[in-house]
Amino acid sequence: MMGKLKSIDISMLSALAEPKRMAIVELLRDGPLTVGEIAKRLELSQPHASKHLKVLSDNGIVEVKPEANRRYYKLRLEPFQVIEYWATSFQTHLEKRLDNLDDYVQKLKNDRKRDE
Amino acid sequence: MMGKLKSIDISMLSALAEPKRMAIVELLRDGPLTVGEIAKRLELSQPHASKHLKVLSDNGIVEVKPEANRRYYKLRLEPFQVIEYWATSFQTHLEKRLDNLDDYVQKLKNDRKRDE
DNA sequence: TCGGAATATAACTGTAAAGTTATATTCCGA
DNA sequence: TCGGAATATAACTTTACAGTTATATTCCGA
Repeated sequence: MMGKLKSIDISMLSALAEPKRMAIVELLRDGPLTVGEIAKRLELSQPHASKHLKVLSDNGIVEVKPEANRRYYKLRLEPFQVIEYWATSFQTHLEKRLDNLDDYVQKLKNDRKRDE
Repeated sequence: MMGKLKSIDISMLSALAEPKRMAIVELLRDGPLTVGEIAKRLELSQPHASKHLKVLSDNGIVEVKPEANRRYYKLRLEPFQVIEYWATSFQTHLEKRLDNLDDYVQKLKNDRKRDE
């Protein structure tokens, strides 16, 4: 009853919780891009872009599709599903607890009434 | 059509994307606790716990209820709603784009067929 | 096959944030 | 009203990571 919720992957969250990387993620919402394109649009140096993309890649947020000497990066859906599921169950858990608390308070009231 | 998605608050995400703070959040899932309780259960120094709680508090993840010289910290629901909404719309956006892509590919196929 | 474009990576620097130590504040009970 | 418990905060140290510079690798076209 009210079992342990699966914890979310902290490093995956940290990967997203960085302005430049979030900008990359938002950029990739509209479709895959090469490193160069990403760097140009966000005004990052190429190594800087590559570094951030590595972090995103290591955390399963993007995947790479090499094409000649270019590399197209695209978003993966899974991490967003995981985050949504996590946030949802978190709320459910909280709401359930608050309901239980209400029940508890109600029970106390009833007990008191019975004593009158 | 396919308008800009509201960005999520990066500092709110960062607040969650730290192991100790996530542990605090998970601890508070089951109900409000004082600073001392949190510090004891997670084996943090008291100032350390206070510092993390300040970050969580500044980002609207927890709220405080002072009671004598103790302070009860409890979770707020809103950030989790925001995160869920963000993750959901992100997926919707991605799936919509993929659908459009499918349409596009389909259109190409039809065009080709028409040419035969 | 040589030169340049696209990218990754190693090595470095600077800074922000985690974590600690010490101290101030507020509250209650003896 | 004094002492101790609970907490916040300032000042500090340390560590992790963002961002840069320089270089290596791979691929294509001339």
